[in-house]
Amino acid sequence: MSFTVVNKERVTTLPLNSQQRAAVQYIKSPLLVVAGAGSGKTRVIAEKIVYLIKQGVEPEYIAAVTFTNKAAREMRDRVALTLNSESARKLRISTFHALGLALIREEQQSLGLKPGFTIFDPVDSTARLSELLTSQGIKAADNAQLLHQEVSRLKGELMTSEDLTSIDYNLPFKVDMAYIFATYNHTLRVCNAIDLDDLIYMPVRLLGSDPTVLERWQKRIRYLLVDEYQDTNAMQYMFVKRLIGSRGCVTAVGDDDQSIYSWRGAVPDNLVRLKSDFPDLSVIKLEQNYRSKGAILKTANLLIERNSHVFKKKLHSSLGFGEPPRVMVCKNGDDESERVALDINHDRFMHSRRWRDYAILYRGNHQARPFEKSLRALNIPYVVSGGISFFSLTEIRDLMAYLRLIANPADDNAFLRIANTPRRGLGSGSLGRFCEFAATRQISLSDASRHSELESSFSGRSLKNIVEFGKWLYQKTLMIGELTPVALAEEILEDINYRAWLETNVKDGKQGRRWENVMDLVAWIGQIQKKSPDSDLGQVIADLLLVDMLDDKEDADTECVKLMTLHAAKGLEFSRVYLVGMEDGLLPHRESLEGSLLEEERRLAYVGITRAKDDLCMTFARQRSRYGEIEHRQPSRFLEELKEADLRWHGTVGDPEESRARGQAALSKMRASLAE
DNA sequence: CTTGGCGTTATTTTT
DNA sequence: TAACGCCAAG
Repeated sequence: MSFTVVNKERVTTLPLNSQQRAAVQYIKSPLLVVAGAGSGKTRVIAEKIVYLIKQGVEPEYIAAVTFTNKAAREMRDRVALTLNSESARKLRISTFHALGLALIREEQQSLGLKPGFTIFDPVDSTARLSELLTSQGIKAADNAQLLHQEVSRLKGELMTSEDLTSIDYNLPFKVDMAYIFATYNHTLRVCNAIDLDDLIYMPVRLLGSDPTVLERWQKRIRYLLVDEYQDTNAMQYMFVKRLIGSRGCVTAVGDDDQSIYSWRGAVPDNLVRLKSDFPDLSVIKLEQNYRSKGAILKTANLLIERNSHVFKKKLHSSLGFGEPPRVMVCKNGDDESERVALDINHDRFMHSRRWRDYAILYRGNHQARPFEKSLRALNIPYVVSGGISFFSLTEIRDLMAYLRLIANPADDNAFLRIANTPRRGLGSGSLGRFCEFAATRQISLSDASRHSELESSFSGRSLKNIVEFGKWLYQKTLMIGELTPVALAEEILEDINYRAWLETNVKDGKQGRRWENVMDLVAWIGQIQKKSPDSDLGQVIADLLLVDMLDDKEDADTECVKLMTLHAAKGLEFSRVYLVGMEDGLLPHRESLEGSLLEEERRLAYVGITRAKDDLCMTFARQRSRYGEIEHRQPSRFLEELKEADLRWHGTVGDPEESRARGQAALSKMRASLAE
């Protein structure tokens, strides 16, 4: 058996190692694959899918779930190399959420959802909760976000409002959580909407309560493969469990050492729990690493050994030992960023590498700043990944709200967002009264805008404005069947003159960018439309929400140094990695200095180290300014734990100068060569 | 509505 | 320190 590795530059065929082959061919009972970093788990899943098909399982009965679109895409690409496109298309390879959405769509009626239902994003959800809080006499402001996180967490633990009467919450204010939870969900129902958590929450509940549905889906999914199993929460685990039932047709792939999301509800113990839930579970470990040089792997192994383990494993590499990882001792934060920038500059020149070979990884986003400054100073191109999601951009949310409202007139959230954007002479005053008008009649805002009694409650301009908007809306709704989503979007933009509105109302100098974003969104709608021509507007919008459009943009292999958090780096690899801020208080983070929290910090460092293929450089600063104060810092305890690793320490004192000189030398050399 | 000033707050965030 | 969000006043 063989498989194909696609690398951007080369395509090679390597034989599967014996562990991988065993994992691929084992299908007689549930299987847990403990897949170390860089051990080729994506290949194994892809190859296993192919194997299943060869064993006679029809592709439409095979499902693979991941957490990110990117992972899903990679898997699909990998499978497509070996499989004909016909079979590849029939496979269900998707994120947990997209699988949930597929189920919800088919079971819409039993779930009480009407066609065109909306998915609320976290901002929508928070807005609704904020309103709820206000109605309870609690200052909403910051609290709404916290409350949303809490609600989200509770759904992730499959709670119902009945469960919530006697549980205490991590909130800085008192609420009747059972009431909030129930009312919030009710609000969603009234808007014919669900939230992101519902995408899994509802399917799990339905599978648990309706044997017919359960049977239907169990028939449909005859083999299930789960990626990043250590990141599943209670709800996702239950989803998997119910889909498999007693058939044992599952392969879960995960790595307890890369569990870094437990703060968000992930239960890495789900790996262990498989053992008790499926007594005939087999466990296969993938310990051969195809990514990093030996010295890097040795460092990683020495570090992670300190954690307690249920599944002991030790990665080994056959890529040669390589250079020992470096530790750069820096005077302060500025020194750290300058030296890293100089080092990258120097290294790239000396080894004629590309910028994209380098990554700077850190614990917290705020650490990016000084590095950006230093990189800019040397004219080094870079991208910072993470930060804002495409769907939090106001221009995107505006257009989405229009589309949502047209697809789903009950979506009051969307109505409120766009009623006065662009200006339609509907200020908060008249809108407020208008909401009351709708509330007393128990109808949606868009129904209210066409209500016969409007005239008796409103007068003059506001009446005219509301009626006009309502009419316009209604007309658009009639177009759903006539126009494609793209055409509809374009018509809306024209009707509301959005471009001009951006020009006159946005003065942040980014109007152009914003309009581009809008055009990108329209282009994306076009793509989704092309992929599934039968989808109606509501479906296209729902699909859109589950795709991360930034993902793709960043992926466009930009020739840049990459800056990102350790969390964002999971799953990626770079030739040369700078793991910066290796200080007690930063990594491990000051809030996570003991117990299981410390173990997670250690895993975070482990994830960082194992991103490196050829070269690793860890840095820390002896002092750093924090909130205006200059603080003395201790090197990370993780560095102490690496005493036995082959690390090369650089620049205890005074060496910044030496490094700078080295960098300058490289610079002038480069200039000389460019001049020729 | 927009602007400015002040007070608050500083981990990570796949969908 | 700096960045952001809220509120109040023009």
